[in-house]
Amino acid sequence: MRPHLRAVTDAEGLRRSTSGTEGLRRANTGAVLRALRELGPSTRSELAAHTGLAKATVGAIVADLEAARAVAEEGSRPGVRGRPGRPVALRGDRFVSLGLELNVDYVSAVVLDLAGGVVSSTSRSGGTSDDLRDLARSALDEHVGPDCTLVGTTLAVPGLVRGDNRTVAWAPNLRVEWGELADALGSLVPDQQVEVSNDANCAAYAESHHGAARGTSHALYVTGTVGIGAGIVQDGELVRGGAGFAGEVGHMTVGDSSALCGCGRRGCWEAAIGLHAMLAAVGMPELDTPLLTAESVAERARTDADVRAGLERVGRDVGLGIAVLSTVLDPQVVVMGGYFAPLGDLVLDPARRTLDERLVSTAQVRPELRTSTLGIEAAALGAAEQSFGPVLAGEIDLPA
Amino acid sequence: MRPHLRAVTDAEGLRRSTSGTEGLRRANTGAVLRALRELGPSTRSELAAHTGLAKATVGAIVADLEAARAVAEEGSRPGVRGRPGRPVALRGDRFVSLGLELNVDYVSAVVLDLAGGVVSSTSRSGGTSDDLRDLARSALDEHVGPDCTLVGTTLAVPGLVRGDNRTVAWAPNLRVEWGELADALGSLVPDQQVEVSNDANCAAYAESHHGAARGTSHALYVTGTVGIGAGIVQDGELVRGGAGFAGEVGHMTVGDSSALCGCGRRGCWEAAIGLHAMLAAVGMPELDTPLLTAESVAERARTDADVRAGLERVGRDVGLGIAVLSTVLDPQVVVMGGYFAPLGDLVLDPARRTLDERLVSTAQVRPELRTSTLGIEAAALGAAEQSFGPVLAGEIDLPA
DNA sequence: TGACATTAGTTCGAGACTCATACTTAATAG
DNA sequence: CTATTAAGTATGAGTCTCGAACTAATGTCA
Repeated sequence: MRPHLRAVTDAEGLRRSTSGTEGLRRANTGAVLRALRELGPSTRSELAAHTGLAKATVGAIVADLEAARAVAEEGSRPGVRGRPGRPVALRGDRFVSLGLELNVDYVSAVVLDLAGGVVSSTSRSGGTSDDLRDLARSALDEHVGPDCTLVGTTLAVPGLVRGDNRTVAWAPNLRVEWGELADALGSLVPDQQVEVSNDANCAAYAESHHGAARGTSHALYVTGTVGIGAGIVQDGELVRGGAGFAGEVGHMTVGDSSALCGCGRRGCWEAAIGLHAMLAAVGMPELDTPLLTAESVAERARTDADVRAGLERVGRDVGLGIAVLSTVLDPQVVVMGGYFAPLGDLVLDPARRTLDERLVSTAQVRPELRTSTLGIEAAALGAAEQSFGPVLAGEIDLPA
Repeated sequence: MRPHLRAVTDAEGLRRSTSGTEGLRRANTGAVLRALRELGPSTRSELAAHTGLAKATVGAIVADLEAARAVAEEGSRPGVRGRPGRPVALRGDRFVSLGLELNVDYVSAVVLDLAGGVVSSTSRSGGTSDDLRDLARSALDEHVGPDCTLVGTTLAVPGLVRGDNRTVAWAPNLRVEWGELADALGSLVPDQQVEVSNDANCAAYAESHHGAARGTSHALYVTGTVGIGAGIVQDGELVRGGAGFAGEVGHMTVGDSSALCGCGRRGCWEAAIGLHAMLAAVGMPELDTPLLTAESVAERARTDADVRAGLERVGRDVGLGIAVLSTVLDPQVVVMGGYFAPLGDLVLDPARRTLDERLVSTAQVRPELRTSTLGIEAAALGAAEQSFGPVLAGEIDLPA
């Protein structure tokens, strides 16, 4: 009865030894890769200064990376006094990762390169294993050439994913035969494990690396569709919780609303700010997708004061929940995704006011509320980024 | 106007380089120390098996530790076939750390040794810099011999501590002249930095290393006195938040209670389950300290059904808040400290029932609710443990 | 125009470390 | 008393980082 998703081959050939000198080189290589991502094209001297490594060490590491064709030299930057540096840049055509999302009524695939560039980002409606496999297959076929190595694949799903990053504990909205899915993914990337991750966590990761929370180390991502989910980034890392279930904020009790939730309880945040609650507040019908629905609401709000008042009410409840989360987690930035993105300040302004009222002390700064700009492929993008995580952290080598 | 607490000398002579081979040795030494803490006295072979290091490497590291007198050999354990192993154990008389707590009406000091043993644990009433310095001075004088090195000192305070672990942003309950305090601590441990940390964070750290959450990696600690505070441990590390203010749960909005909080707002968790709210619920007066008060309430509850009913009401609100926190953070264990400890199941049983009602899904397991057993010195103990953190993590060397 | 200053990057040797292998040591089993 | 078993130690190879010396490439200024 437990859904179990695992790619066929359990090669696990990647050495993860951290104790020897090769682990040291791996860690330092990770530092160089991170520096290149952060700084962009840089000379060896700049890398040495930024990482704290000796120039000779950086030279050796860059030479290795160049041999692996992970980086390439760019034209020099003259102008200043002294010998001009020869910047090296991460190459986008040699290593990529694949991020997938399987949701209720759509599937997404993102191909991300080592430099952090989005090679391809596609979605289509549908929610079966076959839909996912087809989309992924064509993404790989079109954008992963013969000299391009797939570093890893991560799948985002709306549900509770266990701490092993492999198996799904609970995904009530997905009607998927897990064995079938495992087969589909196994045939897609033979000889590789597919990691699984929660969709909100993936989106949070994407926002903190590529989106509205870029550059901050502590971010909170809240997504709103029919349900409400959150992803927590602390110190650049996802907070997953003891069993991998952290961030399931939809059913936390917030405010004095006694609205009945789909889960049968009362007072859930979702019952106050979920898509259906929002639509009830503005008196409008649901359209094809949450995003389309929200866009039509935003459109109507321009002329209809009643709609604005309804969004104001929703916004206050949004602020109430974010106040609770901010008090607990102290994020620097809160990114609002899902249907909140099209509504923007219509919801966020009242939320900000509520937040100001509810924050603890004069010393605490209100976190910045921003809307997501990554669109529907946010989760798949974050999933792809997660596959690069261990490489950039210096925990595993780039594949041969 | 900003309270600023900093020990005088900024030696910072500790090398933290992680890139070279000596950083490697430091990391591996940390692994051996952690293994010794976890396993207790162990032979070199056992340490090699547990850490994954080669026997020769462990031999070299143990020899170094022995030379530094951080470990000592114990009598051999005969009985099995083959050459008997010679277990080494962490010594308790060579390296210690000092944990301090400065609270509104008491100060505490804990001396902790490298093996994790509590050398000394004392408290006294009072809340001035002088009280703290005197207590700390006598703890050091009595328990830190001439051949014993103080690895570090950490101070726990009830307030918001900035992310630098040095300065206090907001501590409304403390009436302390920060310059005076810095002077007092500077004279106490010249040539050393004193780290500062939030008291609930410290207590959470203590619970996860020595107390009711020992052995788990994801714990939540909630303390109740007049105010309510929390400390969050994820993956063995404290969650501090973007500015260092995570865990300030007292003023999160929970439940439908419209009780007025001391902060001027309504619906704060503290207004529902803080000491004063609890006393109002049971109709009893406040005694000298929260703990004494709670003990007298527990005593009365044995015979008085009205008191039990009042605690039941409080317990439900406790459960409501913990449900919110568990939904967000997914801890394995929730430890209840402060006035909750003496009341135990009188409060926790209704809390558990509420928790069962409010948890998200069938897949999610209810976290275990336990009472703290560490007593009033919990925060000071956790503070002391934090000073050992970087050593056990292999980030810094033991002092010479 | 040419010596000089300046900065980038490489070479090289020293030093530190881990590791596998072979060896020594110390116990039990029969 | 010998064989067996397991713990711990020496040894040498291999990898890595680092600082210093060195080479390289450019602008500056007399």
